[in-house]
Amino acid sequence: MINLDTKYQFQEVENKWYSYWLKHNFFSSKPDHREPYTIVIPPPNVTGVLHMGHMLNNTIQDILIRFARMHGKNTCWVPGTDHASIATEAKVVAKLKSEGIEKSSLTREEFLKHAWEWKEKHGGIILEQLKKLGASCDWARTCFTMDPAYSESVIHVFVDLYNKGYIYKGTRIVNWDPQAKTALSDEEVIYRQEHSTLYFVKYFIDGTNDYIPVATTRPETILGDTALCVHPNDERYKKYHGKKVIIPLVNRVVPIITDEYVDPTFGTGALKVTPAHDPNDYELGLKHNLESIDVLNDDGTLNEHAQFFIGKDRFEARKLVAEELQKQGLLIKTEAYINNVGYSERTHVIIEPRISSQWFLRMKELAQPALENVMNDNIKLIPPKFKNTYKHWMENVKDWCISRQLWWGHRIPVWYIHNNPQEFVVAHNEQEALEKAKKKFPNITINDLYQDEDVLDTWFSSWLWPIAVFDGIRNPNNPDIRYYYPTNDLVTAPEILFFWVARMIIAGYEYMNDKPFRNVYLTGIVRDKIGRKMSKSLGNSPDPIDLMNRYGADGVRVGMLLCSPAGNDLLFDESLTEQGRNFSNKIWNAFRLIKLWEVDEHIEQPDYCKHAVLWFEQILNKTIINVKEDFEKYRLSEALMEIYKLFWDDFASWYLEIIKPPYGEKIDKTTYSVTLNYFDALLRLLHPFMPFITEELWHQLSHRNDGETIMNTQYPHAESFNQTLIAHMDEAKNIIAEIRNIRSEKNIPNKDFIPLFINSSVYHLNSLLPIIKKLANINEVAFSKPSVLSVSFLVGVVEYFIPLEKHVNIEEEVQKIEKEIAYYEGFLISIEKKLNNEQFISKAPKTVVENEIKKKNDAITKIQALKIQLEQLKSTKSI
RNA sequence: GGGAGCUUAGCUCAGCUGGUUCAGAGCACCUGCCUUACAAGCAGGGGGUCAAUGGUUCGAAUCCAUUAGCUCCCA
Repeated sequence: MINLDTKYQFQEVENKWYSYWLKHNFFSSKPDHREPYTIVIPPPNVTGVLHMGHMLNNTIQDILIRFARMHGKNTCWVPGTDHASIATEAKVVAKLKSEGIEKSSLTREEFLKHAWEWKEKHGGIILEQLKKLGASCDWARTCFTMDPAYSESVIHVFVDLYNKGYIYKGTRIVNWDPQAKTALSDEEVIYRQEHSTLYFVKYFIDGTNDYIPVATTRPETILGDTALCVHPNDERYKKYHGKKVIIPLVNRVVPIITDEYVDPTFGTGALKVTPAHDPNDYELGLKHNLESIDVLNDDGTLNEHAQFFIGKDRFEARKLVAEELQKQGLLIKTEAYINNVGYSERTHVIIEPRISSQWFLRMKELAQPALENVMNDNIKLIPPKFKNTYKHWMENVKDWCISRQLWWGHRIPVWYIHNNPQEFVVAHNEQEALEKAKKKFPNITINDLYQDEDVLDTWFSSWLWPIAVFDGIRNPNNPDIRYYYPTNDLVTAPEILFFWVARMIIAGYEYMNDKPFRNVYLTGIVRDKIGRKMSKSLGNSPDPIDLMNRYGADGVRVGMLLCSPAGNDLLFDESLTEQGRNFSNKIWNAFRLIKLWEVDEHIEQPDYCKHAVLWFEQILNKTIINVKEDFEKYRLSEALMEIYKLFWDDFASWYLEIIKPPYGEKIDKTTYSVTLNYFDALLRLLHPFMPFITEELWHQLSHRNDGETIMNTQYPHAESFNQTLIAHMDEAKNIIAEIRNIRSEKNIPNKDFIPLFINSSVYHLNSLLPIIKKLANINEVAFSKPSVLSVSFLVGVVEYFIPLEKHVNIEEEVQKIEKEIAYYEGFLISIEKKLNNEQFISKAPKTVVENEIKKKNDAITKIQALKIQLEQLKSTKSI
């Protein structure tokens, strides 16, 4: 028996249908004759848990997939996870530490064993959570970036790009994370404005008592200074050109160099040069052949090159150096200063620019097709405003540092020979490495080879995602990759446009000679009610699972979407999911109403039903057409809002109220069956947004066989609609609202019948009168003016009267009408002004002018009618 | 410092090619209703100098310029 509780109980419903969908393999996809529609999921971190960003992102993907499925496409949504080397390794290190185990006490193999155990235990929780959301992924295709096949693809790409000459080993200044002890890419550094101190320090000219003042925010790096630099045209320092200065504390004698790079207006106009600890100084060092002295260890403490404060942390050393400068009288003054400080995205410690030996990928040439094909819209970014940013980035692309000093990840396939960093081979595996090495050193054995310790940047594997999930790197001609590639839509956050999206495009053109996807839908960032980014540390992020438990997955999906225009951030508030839940409840109760009606086959269809049915068909078709357009433009929130209003306002508040049989009576068969069809269409329209409740009610609506599902039905389609019918119904709605308003003002109970007078000889809304009569509770309609005192109103150019002798307050009515006359007269004046303007008549298009004339005539008609009414009221009064 | 974008009702946002879809939607708010689907509801209602100024035009929320405020990206 059907559960007809007045509240929709989503809990059992949602679990029941997800199992049903899985049992019948509705999500699985194999290449066939149909057109494919493919999305690859942006793989979340393997150890991650679901947050609101994922909720938004995956709701959108599921909507797109379900919409495509209902359009007969062979839909394939590939799920998976990313190994996320830094994030995961940091978590494993922290977990081991809590057990008293230091990473440094473990061998690489031991550590990786722990890491894999962690992955097996915590990995993929997030995918399970996505099921609760209703995500219709093809789970059999679940992919992990460190699966054996995937890893092979990554290594293959490294070897291939090396052989093509794109990968090289270089010594560069890189962003060093002293906690994770690894290099980071520029994109993994977050800059924040901070208050800091600018120290003014004396640098004495060698052999004199003269000094040049130098301003620095990092006095501890003084210990690694190897030059002083001034602008060549700076008059203050011209006399020192060619001389040498003595570095404070360490007393090293270094040259004074000149370079236009120096900004004479900043600080004192003199720049201390520390090539080992500042990217700009590094460039200067290369240019001027300066020595480079690295004074830091990899954990951010000072090393023996610093000479002082060896072993002290960099920030402590800063204080100590400043104190020592003060003591020696070398510190002139300090000033407060605001500068940008780089932080590690993962460990949140301050980044240290550091010289190190890393692997790089040359980007300029590879990026070319990726730039072109976005600029010419071969790949569309949605919204297109991101094209500018994309262009700027791709035109200034720098070589990509792809090595990371970590263990969790794809180990770099480089084998050094006899521990010589200059002598190495690049190979797919150890065996091949040995063969290659033997060509150089015939007597070599496996023990003479030593594999590079580093792993590859995580993005160096995820940039292959749309290809590698279909095994297209290793088997470029396999049926899957040929069928599913290029994929259709990618849904992701704008913050990883360069990290990930741009690089996938690059890899796509390099390895498939084609784009990886046609459209990139960039979602906004989910923020809280007052605009702060949701984060664990702020504690302002609701737990999605908890939300779904309280409001239902459908409710949360609706809530997320109601406020998420593409590319704009959305300010999430729990009240939105409440709105989503309330909508579920509305749908449920509308269903209950219909289901509780009893049909009498002998009743003829009443007139009000006939016209309601006709009208609803128009508004339904109109919405279907609008929704289609919205989807084409990826305006999913608007599509949902269209359907929401169609269901709540047009269907529930108007249509059902019109056709609802009077108390105790039954409904005619024709209206009932049409209504069931309408409800069915509404469910199908809603299904991509609210998969669970629509599946449930679709099954309750009529008998379905096992294996049937709403997700495999056709999405409603419409070609046209009758706008006049809709406009007429809008007019009828206004009339009904006016009458209801009069009832409430005059305290006339809804159940009391009243008559309606219409001052019109050829009335255009005759067919809608049965509806007006029913909803406004009118007992008779007369086409004339009433002879007794009445309240009147205008809809369009037609006057309506409700005779209400004792209820009418003449004074009030006179005032109301005078106000209306004044309004229309003002309106008339402005139109006449326009029409008397010759420029307007001659320059504006004909249709616009005609329209103005019509407006003018309508206004005159209305004013005349109102004036007559006014006269009559006044004469009544004088009697 | 360089670049991009935004500013419309209390909040979140639509508003496409300048003109009847032009000042809109949802939520929130106010008033009255526990009316026989739904109070997670029903009926009705109020609310905006379209950031400011100037320009183009017969006509500007819409196009141009300047200013202010906010956001993001890059250095």
